[in-house]
Amino acid sequence: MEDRKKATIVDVARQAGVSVATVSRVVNGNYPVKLETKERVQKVIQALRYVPNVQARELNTRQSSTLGVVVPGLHNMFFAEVIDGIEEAVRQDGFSLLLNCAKNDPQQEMSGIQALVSRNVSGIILISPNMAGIRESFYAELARRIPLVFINGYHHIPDVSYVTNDEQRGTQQALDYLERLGHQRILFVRGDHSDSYTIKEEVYRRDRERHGGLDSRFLINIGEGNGPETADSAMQQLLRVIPDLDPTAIFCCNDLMAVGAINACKRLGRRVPADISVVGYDNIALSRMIEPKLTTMDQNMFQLGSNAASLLIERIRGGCSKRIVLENVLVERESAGKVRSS
Amino acid sequence: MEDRKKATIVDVARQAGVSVATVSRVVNGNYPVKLETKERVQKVIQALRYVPNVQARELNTRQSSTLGVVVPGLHNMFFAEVIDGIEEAVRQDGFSLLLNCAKNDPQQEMSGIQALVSRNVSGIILISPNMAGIRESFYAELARRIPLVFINGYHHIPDVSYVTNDEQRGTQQALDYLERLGHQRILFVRGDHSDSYTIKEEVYRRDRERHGGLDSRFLINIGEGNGPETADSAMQQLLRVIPDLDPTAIFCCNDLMAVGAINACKRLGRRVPADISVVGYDNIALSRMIEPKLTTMDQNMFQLGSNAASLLIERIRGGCSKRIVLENVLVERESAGKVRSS
DNA sequence: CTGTTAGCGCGTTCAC
DNA sequence: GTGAACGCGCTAACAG
Repeated sequence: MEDRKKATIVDVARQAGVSVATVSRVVNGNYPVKLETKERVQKVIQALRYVPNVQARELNTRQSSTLGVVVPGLHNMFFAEVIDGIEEAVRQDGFSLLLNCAKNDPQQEMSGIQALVSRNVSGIILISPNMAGIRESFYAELARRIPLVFINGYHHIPDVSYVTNDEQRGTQQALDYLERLGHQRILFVRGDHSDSYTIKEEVYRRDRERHGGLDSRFLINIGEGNGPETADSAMQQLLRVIPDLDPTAIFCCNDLMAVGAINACKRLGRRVPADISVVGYDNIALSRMIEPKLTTMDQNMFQLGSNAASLLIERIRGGCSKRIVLENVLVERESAGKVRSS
Repeated sequence: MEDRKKATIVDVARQAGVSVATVSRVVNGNYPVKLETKERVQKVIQALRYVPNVQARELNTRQSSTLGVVVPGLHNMFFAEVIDGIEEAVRQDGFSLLLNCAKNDPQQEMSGIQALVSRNVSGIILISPNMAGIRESFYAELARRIPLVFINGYHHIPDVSYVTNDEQRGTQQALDYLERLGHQRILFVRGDHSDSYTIKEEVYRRDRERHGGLDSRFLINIGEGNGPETADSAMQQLLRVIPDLDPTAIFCCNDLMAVGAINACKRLGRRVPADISVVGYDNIALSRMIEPKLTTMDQNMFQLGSNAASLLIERIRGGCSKRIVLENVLVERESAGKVRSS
């Protein structure tokens, strides 16, 4: 069997002694075919290991069964879990996923999207897009040509669907929790390149204003917030800052930073949570692995992903854009406690 | 500008007053075009936001600029880092990645691959495939029709390229290290569904035979080794086993398990490394985040990924299959030390 | 330099 | 029930 090249529908038709139309019908089962010929065709398909060429099919049905997913990177397990949710929700509908990592580079994000569009994906999910300036119009135009869903995106753009967490409320909830525990000197740790951080900072600022004013030295930016070195750079920064500011609690915009915070405390000989409380955000698997187990806001990433997938598919099927807002819940574990009695 | 639908090459040609061939030429820049007409065409392309349809292009060039990647899942950062390596290496060649998570389900792995093939990927990278029985022939046939690269795959199949780590030597190195530290009662922790585990177990068994015989109770299988609950299930198992067996060291087949092992020790009130040493395998970012920092064998996942990508592209360009074996190096950190003086 | 034409592999009318 | 013919969007000869 010298079948180096892939068999086409023509090969099958010839070998089965029928027309390509008939083969097409048995493959797609959308028109009646006499049982006998159907079986004959199927036999040939088996023998030739014929697999329909999806590209060709979709070229003339003007459809596409692949979806695009754009993430900043895979180093934060947050994204892995979201993608899991997307995959699961999308598998039954026969879609495949074209993945693109933007590495927090707006340029790469845009060229990555171009690549997806040119590959004719029928929709795109953008996770934690980092948008600024010119790019807003880029997305506005994109949205008019192809279904778009943003996960945790905060610039309103017509025609795009959103799945977001109520990160304002979530952040406030975490802050309230800390305050109920008696904390006042609360450090705020964020990173670059994501609107989520800015949203949270807003809440923090307002909260501080209400509680005796904001000390901007308590605002810490550690740079890249989703990389392999995020925990480490958070630790480094905090190592410098904690002795000066002497906070009793640290709120971190994601769990990676929180891990760094915990490690910084350990290094400085401060016990968590006896001396300092640490609260994270996301609830990635990692937060259950470290010691002490991290108290954090659960973003339910799987839901984030599967909801985004549903929204996208709905949009592809002609529905209109929507917005889904998920609530975050506090997961009390071991890293936060009552303020130390100084 | 009522351009609901995507513009095609014909639209551009008409609007620019040239033939489709000319448009094609300026897009691909593979034939000379008079500067003036080139500029006119480019203007129209801009105005119409024309993006070439890659599907159509590849249909008649009989090429494809997408690659398939199959992973067991994304929950172990190991895979994230490998994918990173692939992406980086492949970006400059203009390839996109179709991602497929098999969840350790052989059925899903195979159907996922079918989806990739039908989408006409020009090659597939399989990471840590778990192969058994019938499936070997499945891959053998697949390999004859499409370039295939296995990362950490250990069944030899003609025509497929391999990038592997020398996990035998790596495991032996880790064991030697432990033994040099005086350890004899070494627990071996593995999981299901990966040949890597079995390779390592082999080495462990032989090593034990050489050192006074194997006690099979020291062989621990914790089930799923790459899931979100892997660290936890490792901990649970070890919680039961450590008190009985009283090991002085634990060798874990990956870092997730090692984290579980460390946590089990902590819970049992055994200090790491004073009472028990723990060594992992992989060197994922997580291993630097936990306390004590994990001593582990570095697999250099990025290299794994970028080498696989190179091999695949080489194969696509008509080269023949190869095998690359990377060496693993021990990263001494804080989780292993001299055996306790009992 | 540029236009015309013939497919790429497939689904889909429209006849028979 | 089945086949012939057209077209999806594009590239690759082949003419001019």
